[in-house]
Amino acid sequence: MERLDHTFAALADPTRRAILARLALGEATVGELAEPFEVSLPAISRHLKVLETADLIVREKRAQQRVCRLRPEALKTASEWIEQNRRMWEERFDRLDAYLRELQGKENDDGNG
Amino acid sequence: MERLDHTFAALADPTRRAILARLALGEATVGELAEPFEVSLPAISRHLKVLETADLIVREKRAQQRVCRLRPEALKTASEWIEQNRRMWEERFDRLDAYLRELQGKENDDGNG
DNA sequence: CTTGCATTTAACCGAGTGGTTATTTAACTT
DNA sequence: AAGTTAAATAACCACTCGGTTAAATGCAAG
Repeated sequence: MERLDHTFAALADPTRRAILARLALGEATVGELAEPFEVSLPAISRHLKVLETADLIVREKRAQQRVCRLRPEALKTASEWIEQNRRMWEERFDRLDAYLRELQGKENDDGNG
Repeated sequence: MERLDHTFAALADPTRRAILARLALGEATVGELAEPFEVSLPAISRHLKVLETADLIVREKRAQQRVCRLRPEALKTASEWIEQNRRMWEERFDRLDAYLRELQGKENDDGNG
């Protein structure tokens, strides 16, 4: 899965997660997004490009501004990967748990250990 | 959230995701994990360190081998972040959708665009 | 068509990453 | 104690990343 690379990599940066959080409150221009952060505008611009490449946002031209908006579908891919794995991992753990309990029981039965 | 950085960064690499997938089938030694991949053992060893730092796996000494096992809890943090955001983003979209539908209705009422 | 504003691109820097091979550490085996 | 095996660490390299400042682009407005 090629897109997961981009999605997870994009989410790994705290500034980018903060941008997404901000965007969850509503669309915003690049300048508005940059304002609360202590980094330069070009830095933000590149963060936005990363988010865009990961399909987490879209940038739309509006007059001389670029308005950014979230794209919820992208999170879905990542979410599905995680949830699927979480289920598998936990199943494994349940089986291990059951196995250990079974061992415990057998020990009590024939008294060797 | 400091841990999310590590978790997402760890998940961003396809080799590491493959290692996790392998591990979902059951615990394995470093050598066993390295085998299916075309990269050197030290490379795998470092991937494992990344996964360990992200709390996605634990490495346990067994004789002269290191056995790796998944830690499902770590995925939970990432999962929660994603799900929470997904909900928020989609709420926003629902509101936007409703708003657009409302506009549409008004247009039909008084006929101005 | 020049000025001004919003944003991107270019060029650069230091730190981090993922890979390599060679060496070291740790533990079992003889 | 010496040898063997499993894995980690060291040293190195190319590349990416996140940041900077300076220059270029796109668009609106005088």
